[in-house]
Amino acid sequence: MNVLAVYNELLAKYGPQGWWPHHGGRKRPGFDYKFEIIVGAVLTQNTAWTNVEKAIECLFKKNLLDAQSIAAVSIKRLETCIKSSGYYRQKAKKLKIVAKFFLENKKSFTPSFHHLTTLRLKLLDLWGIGRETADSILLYAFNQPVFVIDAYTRRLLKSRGHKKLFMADYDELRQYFERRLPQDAKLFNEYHALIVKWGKVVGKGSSIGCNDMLETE
DNA sequence: CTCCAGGGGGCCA
DNA sequence: TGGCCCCATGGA
Repeated sequence: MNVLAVYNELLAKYGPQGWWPHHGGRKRPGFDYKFEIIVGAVLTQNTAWTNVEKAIECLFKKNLLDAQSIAAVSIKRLETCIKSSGYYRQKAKKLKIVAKFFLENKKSFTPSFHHLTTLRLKLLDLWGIGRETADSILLYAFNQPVFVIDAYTRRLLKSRGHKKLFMADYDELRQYFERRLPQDAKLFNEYHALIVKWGKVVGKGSSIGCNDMLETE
């Protein structure tokens, strides 16, 4: 399928989704938005964003929304604060690991391609960071042109008749999109958000009927 | 009441 | 590798 055409179609239909950075329009001068986005990427694993926002708000109010604070706070306090995001025991552990990693590697974060692939592997090495979360961090926190694949992406492909791609391996699917698009982080950012939006609007039934093109407009 | 969100780890064949 | 099961809260 024409990957870029689908992007333009979704953008025209739903408009810019305004994901990271600055999700929700909250301005916080002096904050490291990179780390806040990383926290969001971990907390939103298999979890509705509304539940994540409550957790982030709690972290913000308790001055815990930075790597140093999360590394220092007790696991108990951290768990209590992020409880609304679900899997709070696992996610508290994940945040600790990510915070430690962030502090240790802060100075080596660079935009070069070599460092990008290295950083991706290092992220995947962390307990609790899988491919989708790693790529979300690279794209949304570090503004790198890495295409994020998720269940909605597969549903979209399936709804357009790409049954083979639907079954494809994560990295194969990621490269399918990356090879067919200009290497533009802003575009990747918006595209993934639009796919999620599309998935929410059409619902689960769309993957059976293949008729998301027929409705509306 | 059930279903499921902006997944990932562990285990087993 | 691929298929299960587990993790957990809150909104629909």
